[in-house]
Amino acid sequence: MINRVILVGRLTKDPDLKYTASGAAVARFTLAVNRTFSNANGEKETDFINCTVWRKQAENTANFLKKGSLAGVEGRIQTGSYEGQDGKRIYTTEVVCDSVQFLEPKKSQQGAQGDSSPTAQREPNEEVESHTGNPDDDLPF
Amino acid sequence: MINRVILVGRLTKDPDLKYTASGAAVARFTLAVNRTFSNANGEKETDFINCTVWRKQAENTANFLKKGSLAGVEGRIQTGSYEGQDGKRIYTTEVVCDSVQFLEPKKSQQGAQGDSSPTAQREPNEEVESHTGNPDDDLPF
Amino acid sequence: MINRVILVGRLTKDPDLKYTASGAAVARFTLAVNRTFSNANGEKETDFINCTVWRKQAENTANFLKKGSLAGVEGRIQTGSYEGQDGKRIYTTEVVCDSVQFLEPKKSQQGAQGDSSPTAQREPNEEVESHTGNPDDDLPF
Amino acid sequence: MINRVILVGRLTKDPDLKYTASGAAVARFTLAVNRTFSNANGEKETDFINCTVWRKQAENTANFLKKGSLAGVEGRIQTGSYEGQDGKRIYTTEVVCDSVQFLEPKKSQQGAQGDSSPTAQREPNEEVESHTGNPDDDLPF
DNA sequence: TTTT
DNA sequence: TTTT
Repeated sequence: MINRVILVGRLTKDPDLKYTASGAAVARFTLAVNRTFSNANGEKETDFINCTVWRKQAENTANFLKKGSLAGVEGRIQTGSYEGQDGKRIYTTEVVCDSVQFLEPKKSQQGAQGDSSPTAQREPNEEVESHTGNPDDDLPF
Repeated sequence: MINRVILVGRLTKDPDLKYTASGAAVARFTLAVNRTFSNANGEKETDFINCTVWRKQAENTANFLKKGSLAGVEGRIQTGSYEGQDGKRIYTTEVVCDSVQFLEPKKSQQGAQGDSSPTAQREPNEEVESHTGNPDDDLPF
Repeated sequence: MINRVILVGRLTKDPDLKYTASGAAVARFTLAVNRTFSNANGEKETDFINCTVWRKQAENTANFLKKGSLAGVEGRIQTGSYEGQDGKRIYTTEVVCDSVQFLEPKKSQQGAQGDSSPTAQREPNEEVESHTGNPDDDLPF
Repeated sequence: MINRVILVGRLTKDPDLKYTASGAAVARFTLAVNRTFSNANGEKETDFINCTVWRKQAENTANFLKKGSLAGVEGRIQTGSYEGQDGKRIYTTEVVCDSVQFLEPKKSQQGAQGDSSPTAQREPNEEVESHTGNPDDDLPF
């Protein structure tokens, strides 16, 4: 069974960071992904995809991404449901991310034009990544 | 912007085939994708992901896949919304498939054991694929 | 930066399992992935893609997959190079797998027909998966 | 059978555009994709992945991407081989792209700093995409 | 060096 | 033969 999603899009808002009872960080955000083709009426539509990240990555996401940031995401689709106030069952779909990538340019030696708010200036380590990673590299072949 | 989904799972029901006013075939089905890891309570959970395919592929899907079939799917996440009966807005998420693959074994020279219903016996062309495909192959390098 | 590969295909041979000096298991195998469209001459071609898995997954792969097995794989493309015997540099490309999935049917209560060799009978736990997995599930929303 | 690759990385050089005998455009380029984790020696490595695009997309790629451009790519792994000058068989692996996305920021109202060469200023239509696309949208549900 |  |  395979369940894999890759997205590149822009955050519709600043990420929302919370902590579970047991202390695990979770960040939620929505990615706006513009479709590449116009629909029958010639309009370009956009998909708004809810994303969740956990732990370290959640904190990095909250620190380095904000409304409008271009981000790349890898994860899986997770479905669920809950009881609405009217007793109706509401079905949910979200992307649980294994990795979140910061795709903005460094916009390094910029002068004072525009967005130079302190929060925007924090230096991302250029990736907000986690993953298990590749093991020892002494090759046996 | 990138929006790509790859799934392998089993159909929860026979696909539902319809035709639009303009005559385009659409098939809808749900894929059950078992998660690979158990949750905190040691239970294996499953995601139920709604999928849509169009045209030729829709018809192939309806002809060759049925409840329980193992299928591989490539597509993109599409979100939308509609007004519920109570006036509340309901948000939807589905995977619009570019390609649907039949992953069952041919179960070729089987005797009469089990599912040998006429519909199950129709010979899939081994793929229910579409895509644009790669062009001429006279190589310029 | 994103580098993601998903494959479903058949092993061209039994996997080759080795151990590094430091004791880490590595399995190598080639996946034959049939293209979905015929080329200009009407022939169906196949891509032969070299794959590598590490550690626990390597051992599972070696135990449960064999020549001809249908497998699903997720990973990343890794490139490298080495000096050929003639001093020429040889460039290599392989898929380093994060996860390897066994996609064969259970072929459960079969009688004695065909492949019932002891090695083929070992019961795979139906997935040969690893990954980091999703953390605690006490939801903070 | 599934064969899907998604990459985000930077072009190591300007794309190389050619035409086949039958007049089809083909562009080739290499994507440098930095790995997200350092290796055992604490170095960040990079994979250099050869990519090919055809037709319209090839021309768009040649027009809008250049050395250093950040690009997102979707495609499939294609393997092949040819006879080396010494008669040895050389095996090749490349990514044949269905779509190439321009991920650079618009770098809109910039003054005259740096790269304002006429070629760099051409306005990409913000995507260099193709794909089959989604069909009529009169919904049958 | 290639699988069903 | 490699990019920021």
